[in-house]
Amino acid sequence: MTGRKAKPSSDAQPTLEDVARRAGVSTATVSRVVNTPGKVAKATVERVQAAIAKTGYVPNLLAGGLASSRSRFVAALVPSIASSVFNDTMEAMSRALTEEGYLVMLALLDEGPGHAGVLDAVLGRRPDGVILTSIEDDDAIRLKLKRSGSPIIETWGLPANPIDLAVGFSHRDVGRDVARHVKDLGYKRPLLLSAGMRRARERTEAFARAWVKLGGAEPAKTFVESPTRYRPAREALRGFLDAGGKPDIVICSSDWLADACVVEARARGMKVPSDLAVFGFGDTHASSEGAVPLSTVRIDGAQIGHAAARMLLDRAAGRKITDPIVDVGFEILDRESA
Amino acid sequence: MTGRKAKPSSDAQPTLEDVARRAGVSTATVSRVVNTPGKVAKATVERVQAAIAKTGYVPNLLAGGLASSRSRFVAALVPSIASSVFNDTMEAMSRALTEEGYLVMLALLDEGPGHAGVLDAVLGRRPDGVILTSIEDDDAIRLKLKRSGSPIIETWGLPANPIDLAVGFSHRDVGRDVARHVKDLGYKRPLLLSAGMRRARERTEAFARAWVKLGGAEPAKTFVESPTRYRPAREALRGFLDAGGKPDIVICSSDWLADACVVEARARGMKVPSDLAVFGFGDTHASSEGAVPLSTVRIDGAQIGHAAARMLLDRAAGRKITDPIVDVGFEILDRESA
DNA sequence: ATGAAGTATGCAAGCGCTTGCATTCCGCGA
DNA sequence: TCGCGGAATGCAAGCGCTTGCATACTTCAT
Repeated sequence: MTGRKAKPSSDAQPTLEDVARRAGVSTATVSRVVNTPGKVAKATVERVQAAIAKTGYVPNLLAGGLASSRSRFVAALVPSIASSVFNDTMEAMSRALTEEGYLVMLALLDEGPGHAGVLDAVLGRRPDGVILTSIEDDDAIRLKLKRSGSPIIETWGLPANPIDLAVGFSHRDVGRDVARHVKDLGYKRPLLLSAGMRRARERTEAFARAWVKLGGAEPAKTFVESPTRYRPAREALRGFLDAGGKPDIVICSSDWLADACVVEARARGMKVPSDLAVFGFGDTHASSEGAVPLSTVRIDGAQIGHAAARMLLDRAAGRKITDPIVDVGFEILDRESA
Repeated sequence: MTGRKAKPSSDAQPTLEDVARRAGVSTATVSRVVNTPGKVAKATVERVQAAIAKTGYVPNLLAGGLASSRSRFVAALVPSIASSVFNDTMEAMSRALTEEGYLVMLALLDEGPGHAGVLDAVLGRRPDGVILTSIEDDDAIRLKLKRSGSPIIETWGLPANPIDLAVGFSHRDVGRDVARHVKDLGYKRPLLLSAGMRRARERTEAFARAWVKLGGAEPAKTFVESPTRYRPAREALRGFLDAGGKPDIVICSSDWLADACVVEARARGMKVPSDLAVFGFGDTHASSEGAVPLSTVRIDGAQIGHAAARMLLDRAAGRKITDPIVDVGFEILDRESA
């Protein structure tokens, strides 16, 4: 190809000005066509859009964000993207916000050193909202978030002292209600199998408290490192059983763990739930579709996502948020494993 | 709190200038302290850093990116964040790039209308790199990506005609090798169970071609919608079996599907692998840890992530990339299910 | 002493947009 | 015919940084 016209510099991206020149209008008008076409005469809109198409112009959102101090993106900070319970939440939120012209982007915010750096990298982009999934305990970080000026939404938990906005449910209530439920079902010797994370621990402890209050003996507890890996969970259960433990039900802090327990129990010839019952948490897809449909706690992740999206949009529109803390609750599902 | 000093406007974020004034230097110097501390006298660095700490300054990366035309972030476009095989890749890449001061953010790029909008929203932020996981077939989009000026890396596949850079493996080779392997193992009547996605299809077709070439009869095929849900997979297998199909092995396009097949087979009293063997793809965590350790194809997702990160860094540093297409290969794992 | 060759810093011109305000152009009632 | 209000557009001043170049100050070898 020889190129008919000398282009400004074949490689650089076209700018507002290129489009404006081509359409014979000012850059202001092009900007309006892009952002508020209603304010521009119809014929002009068409001419400008043609120019945009012709040049392949893609607005530079860095410049736009700088000038308008609205970045039109929201950052979601997740502890891990692997088989996370937050997926439904993220997808729901992403869809809702995309419709309104926002971009949702996920960033990994895991423990340890990188932590603060990632946070600055996110906040430095002046997001129009940030969604937290893992509860942040570090006060310095909470302060930094609060000061950032962006709306902050904590999800999947209801912090006693929220940074800003929150939508989720009470992990304590879950623990307590599961304890009652299991008691009602007639089980006597629960084993708590829990990933060592903060929220799981909250549920576990609430279970134990409630259980004792209901007249049960202090329940046995085992911890595993990862909430999603099978092997450690199987080994934990195996260890407990081999050591002579005789639980009649194991309460798991996630459905993956519960699945692993079902596998382990069957591998040793125990029937689920008659020899050993299993109770999960989360109601992830696999839980109703595996070998034994899991009794578990259902959390409506998508609802959380929607609620969070709505809050953000309200904030953006300057609407007053009547209820900065939304409790979406949970539901105990009785299936076949307990 | 009454606030001892009148602040400029209590609510606005501190800027470079605020820090500069406080440290008694010019904004240029503060900028250097932040970005290239080596070029500034030690004493000055300390003074400026103190001022930064005092003010809680977080650099506005929109402004920085605009001025330097380096955004220091890379966008990863994923079709879904739910139980994706790409997780290892993303985590590895994210870790590698975070160390170099880049932020990796994931954006959902699913099919359908939103598509183009999301793409513009991403490209408009002028990423220093974009990672594609699902192969993009739409030529308009491929063109837009190519023209964006950002390095583009296609992963998990090796397109015949890459947009820019690529790191992955050949799905055809996988299909072919699995066919040979299964043939060598002595199986006669494979059933191909595949999620309807492009790459899965590629493997499936390559398997079928190779199988026929090896003297086998054209294999039976079944499709399911989702690569990660159990129920549809179980139903598909059940339907085939109920209709009188008599496969001796089912070749699945993902380990989740394979898991589901194991569950279904056992539920009907068939032993795995003697009555029905199962072959997976991906070697996700669950595959070696479930009820029956899965024979499968191992893909090193983390390696893909690392390679992609390296390419991006090379580009950023202006180093010449000697090999724009990296084949990381794959490995056939013989475990117990086949 | 003296000029060359660094260092350390400051100056100021942008980067590509948005937006308040000013200007121009209509149509229409008086 | 004239003036007025509103719609459509343009002008130009930033938004908060980066960075090439100029300036000022050191440090040394001569």
